[in-house]
Amino acid sequence: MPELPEVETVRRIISPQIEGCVIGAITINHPQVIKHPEAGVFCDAVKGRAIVGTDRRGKFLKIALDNGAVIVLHLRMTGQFLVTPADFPVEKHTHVIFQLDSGRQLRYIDTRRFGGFWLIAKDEPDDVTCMPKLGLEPFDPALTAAYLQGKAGGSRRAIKNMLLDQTIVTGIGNIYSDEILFRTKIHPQRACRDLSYTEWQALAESIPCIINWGIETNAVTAEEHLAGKGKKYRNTPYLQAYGHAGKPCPRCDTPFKKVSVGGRSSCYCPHCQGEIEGAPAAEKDKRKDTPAPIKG
DNA sequence: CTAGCTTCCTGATAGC
DNA sequence: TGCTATCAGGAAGCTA
Repeated sequence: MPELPEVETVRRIISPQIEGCVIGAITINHPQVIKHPEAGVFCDAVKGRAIVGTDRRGKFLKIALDNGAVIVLHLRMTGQFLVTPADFPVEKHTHVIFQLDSGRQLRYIDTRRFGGFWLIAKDEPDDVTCMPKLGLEPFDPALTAAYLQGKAGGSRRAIKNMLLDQTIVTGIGNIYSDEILFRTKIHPQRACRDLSYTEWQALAESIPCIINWGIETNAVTAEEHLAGKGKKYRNTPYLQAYGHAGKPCPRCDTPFKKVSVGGRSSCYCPHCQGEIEGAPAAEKDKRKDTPAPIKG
């Protein structure tokens, strides 16, 4: 589920509750969520270690241990990370439980099981996660119009896809890319190489702005997070564009439209963000008239 | 280089 | 009520 703001929110909630704690018994109900090393090895290496701090890189959460190793976690679509009392009811799809010496538990819950854990030992090269390939953090001062234009300015790719490309700027997902494009008044299907320098500037400025807004709007207390079972910290009620197909634009009242860009749905205001010349609508009525060609 | 497809999974929802 | 199809906030891997 989460994009950078949600991951950062979770980090801020759990961090003070786990820092300084020693990890005791570990229950793994679904070994596949341990991506590296093998689940048994992971447990042996983590058990007995103290947690010294947390960090975040893009949408990855990092938990630093006292021996220099780092637990890396990605929540993907439906992952939840929750600190609970030991007797807190166990949610369905709870795959990993870390017992802490505080008496509480750190639990990983993930309906679709796309997310997972890696353990990177001290001095072990991190070639098992994609973190080494990640691009700039949204708040990195190096994130400028020139950087973006240099990375993607010559590309025919849709700007929406560029925003979702974690190797350019990391942390943006489908929600915040729609918000960023709405704010900057850029149509999601515009080709990167057709953007003006002014538009790249608007993007460079809006990316940290929107992401920071997302983090601040998400803020909930640890108690609220627990009460919501790790789910209710998202700012969907405050979003301006994402998921608003058919609803009026907050700026001009024109109904938002929905298009598919690179397999992801995207909402935009046809007045504020314009329409794409030459390749409009078309998309609308693809019925089953034309049977898919049989391949193979 | 790039668009498009598949894959990892379960669940909510819309339509019949 | 139940069935089926579609879609979901992520991302890697593969093909053409």
